[in-house]
Amino acid sequence: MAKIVPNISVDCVIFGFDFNQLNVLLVERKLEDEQSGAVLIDDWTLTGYHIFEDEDFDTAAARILKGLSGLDNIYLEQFYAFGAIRRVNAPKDSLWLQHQLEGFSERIVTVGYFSLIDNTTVTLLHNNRNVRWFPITELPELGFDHKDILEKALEKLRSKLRSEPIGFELLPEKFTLSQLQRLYEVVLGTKFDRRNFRKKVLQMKYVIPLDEKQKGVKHKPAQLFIFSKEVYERTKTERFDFSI
Amino acid sequence: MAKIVPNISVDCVIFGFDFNQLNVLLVERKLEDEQSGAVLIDDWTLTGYHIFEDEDFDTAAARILKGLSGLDNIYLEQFYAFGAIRRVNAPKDSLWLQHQLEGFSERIVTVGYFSLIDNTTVTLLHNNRNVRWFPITELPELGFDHKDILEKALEKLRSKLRSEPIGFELLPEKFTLSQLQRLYEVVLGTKFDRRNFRKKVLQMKYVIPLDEKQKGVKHKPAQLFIFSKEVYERTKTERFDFSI
DNA sequence: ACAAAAGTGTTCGAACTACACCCATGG
DNA sequence: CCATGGGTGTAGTTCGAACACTTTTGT
Repeated sequence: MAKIVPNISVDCVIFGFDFNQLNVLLVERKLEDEQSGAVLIDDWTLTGYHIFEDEDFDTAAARILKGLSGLDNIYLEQFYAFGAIRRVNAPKDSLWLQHQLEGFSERIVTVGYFSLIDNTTVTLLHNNRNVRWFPITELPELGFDHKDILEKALEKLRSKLRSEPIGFELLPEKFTLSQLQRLYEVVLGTKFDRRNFRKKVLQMKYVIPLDEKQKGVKHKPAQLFIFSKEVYERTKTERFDFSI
Repeated sequence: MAKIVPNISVDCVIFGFDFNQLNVLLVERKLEDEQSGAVLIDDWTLTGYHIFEDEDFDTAAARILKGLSGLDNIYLEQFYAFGAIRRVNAPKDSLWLQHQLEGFSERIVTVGYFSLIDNTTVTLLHNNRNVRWFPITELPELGFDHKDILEKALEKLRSKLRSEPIGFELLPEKFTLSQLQRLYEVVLGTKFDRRNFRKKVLQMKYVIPLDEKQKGVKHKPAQLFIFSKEVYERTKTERFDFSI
């Protein structure tokens, strides 16, 4: 196995959607004193790790994501690099790093990636750590500067969601228009009129209706749709907009 | 002086506009054999340098920019981090790095910033290196992976220019609407109808007309305008758009 | 039969497109 | 007086916002 680069890491902000809320995946960071059993640290962090010497950033991010979800080919996008001088030097953070054997360094810079997955179908792999989805409206205490990183990730996600069709990555392959609408509403923090939203989405030729309906719901079953990336790429146009 | 971090640098893509074209600032990278005088390297690079141990990315980028232009408070934005495994290992690149005394490293990751300045008024500082503006349509051969970095910077600049009023950073404080239109046209690679462009811009309350006209032009002098960031921040709205 | 969400159409105002002629200045 | 770019208005169309009732299913 290649050696790690001690002062460079990748952190993944893994977003999931459960048809109701936007969630983020966090791992527990817990440390107890070996003699007394006193709890020295108990908080949560994003999922991240040092890069290896023979690996670039994208590969490292994909490796981290695969280690948690078992999944390949997930939407991943680099969004920002964080290098504040003391970003890992708070007392709890230094303590934690000294207990992790690999490559302690005074200063670690990290490259942030965000990832979008449908969290109704994924199964988390635990690897001895406690791993959980948290709604972004109910976050626990976060270690390092991970609150800053998460906020920046959310900002970039919102901005990208406004201009590119990445929301579909957060839904199962087949979805209903109400699910899509709910997704836009919770991520952007807005409400849309149902008729107008449907009208807008139905104009998009890359959102393709299926001859298939929802099953097992206790109300009128909705039509299912799929997103075609191929049609999107073929038909997209650019637009100039700087808002008033 | 603090020590440099040997495996981390910041590169600045400095864009300038001269009322006609979009330009980028490059420095010459020239190396001759000490005995024979044979030219070993002669190409150009972006302006970049290692970060110091006591400095974060934004500070390093501002330092590099100041070293070239003497200017503070210039628009600077981090746009991407580059960490391909062999990004500085082409023969010419290794040779160059070995001749620079400071901190040679097998792998250097770099954080890219782009900067926007009005290149009709700035004076370049040379510090023994040859420094020049190149139109982005007529680039010379670039060292390292700087062609990739420049392309990514351009992509981000275009995308940001479409949705936020950053174009004004490329113009002098007082500008005409034709200059603004030309700027949008060359950066985005499009043409706009003059009447429609004016109508659109004049609706923006943060583009403020002055009681002042161009001087010394050999045609009807145009009215001058200023951009008010303050008004923009106060009146901006968000919009949801993913294009058809 | 009731609860729950799906599905549907019209009207109004705002914004975008296309397009051609006169004006002020310097040389 | 000529060359150069500045400045202006309208008609047609498209796009977005607001708004309420009927349908289908499971229980």
